[in-house]
Amino acid sequence: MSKTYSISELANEFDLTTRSIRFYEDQELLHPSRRGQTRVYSSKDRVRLKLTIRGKRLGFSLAEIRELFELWDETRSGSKKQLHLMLSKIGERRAALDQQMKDITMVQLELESAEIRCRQALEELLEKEPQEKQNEEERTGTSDKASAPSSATMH
Amino acid sequence: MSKTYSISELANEFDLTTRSIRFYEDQELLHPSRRGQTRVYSSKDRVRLKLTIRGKRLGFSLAEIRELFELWDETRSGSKKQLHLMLSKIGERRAALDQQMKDITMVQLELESAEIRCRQALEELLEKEPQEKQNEEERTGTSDKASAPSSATMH
DNA sequence: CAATAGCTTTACGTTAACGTAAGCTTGTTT
DNA sequence: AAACAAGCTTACGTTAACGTAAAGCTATTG
Repeated sequence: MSKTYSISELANEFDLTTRSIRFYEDQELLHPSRRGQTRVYSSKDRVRLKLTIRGKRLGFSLAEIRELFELWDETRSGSKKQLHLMLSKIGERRAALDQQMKDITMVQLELESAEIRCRQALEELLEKEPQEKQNEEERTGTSDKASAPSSATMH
Repeated sequence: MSKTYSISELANEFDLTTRSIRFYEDQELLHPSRRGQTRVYSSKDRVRLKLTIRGKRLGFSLAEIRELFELWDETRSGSKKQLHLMLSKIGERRAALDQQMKDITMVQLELESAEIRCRQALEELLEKEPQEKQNEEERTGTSDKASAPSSATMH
């Protein structure tokens, strides 16, 4: 018996609301089984949820994500036509992602140079105005909290 | 006198509607000047529009993009506090973009393996069913159209 | 000079992706 | 037994990012 999950377990793990998860089901991104009226999520469902979140972070609409899921499911028993369709869709996605990669690189460069200019401006400020009796210590980065748990695997 | 643009010139160049461009102005992403009541866009405006589009492709909201523009404008005459704020915002953005890069890499890998499986399934189909008088030539990848317009505005 | 083309404003409509609230069931705890 | 926690359904509300008229100004063109 492979592991199953409740809706709130998944909600906690991925930092979503249960509403969102139910909504994704409504949009046919998830198909959990039921024990009574209660939803039971398999690890396959969990993977789908993870993929959904990733897709969203990349700007895909839920409809697009669903389309990919469906195509992929149909691909197992796919006809020649189906397979070609799938290949074409995959091609589209890969091209879009390539474009996004380029976009990110460009924006990263711009942000980087912006950061440099910021730091230079700060240095100039500190040279012209070196007398500051204020606490210069609040910037020493003595944060005790380790980097945020981001994707907490705890439960 | 550096070049200027009309609203429809920009709309054509970037494949937007004039409505969108006016909307971006409404959201204070653009600040074109006027000749009479007609909008006149400078090349600085054009750059902003380009950046806006890039930001959108990366999933930034118009509000976030505006925030970055404003911060950047204020940075020139920025106080120490302003500069630190800007640096922090830049940091956030860079972190988000790093995450996106990872996401893209993951999804690219998944798409790639999906594509491979598709091609294998196709080959198996063709081995079992080798008699097909149809044109096997339509897949030779002689696409003249450059990579699809990516920005999936179609419906 | 009337029409066409391109620009404008104002304003209501639409879609996606949830938020939020109300009211009901079911199991567990006090 | 009463109360609480977790889950459920139904349904209306909200925000972002435009779409889509409607109605009017203005310049050139047949």
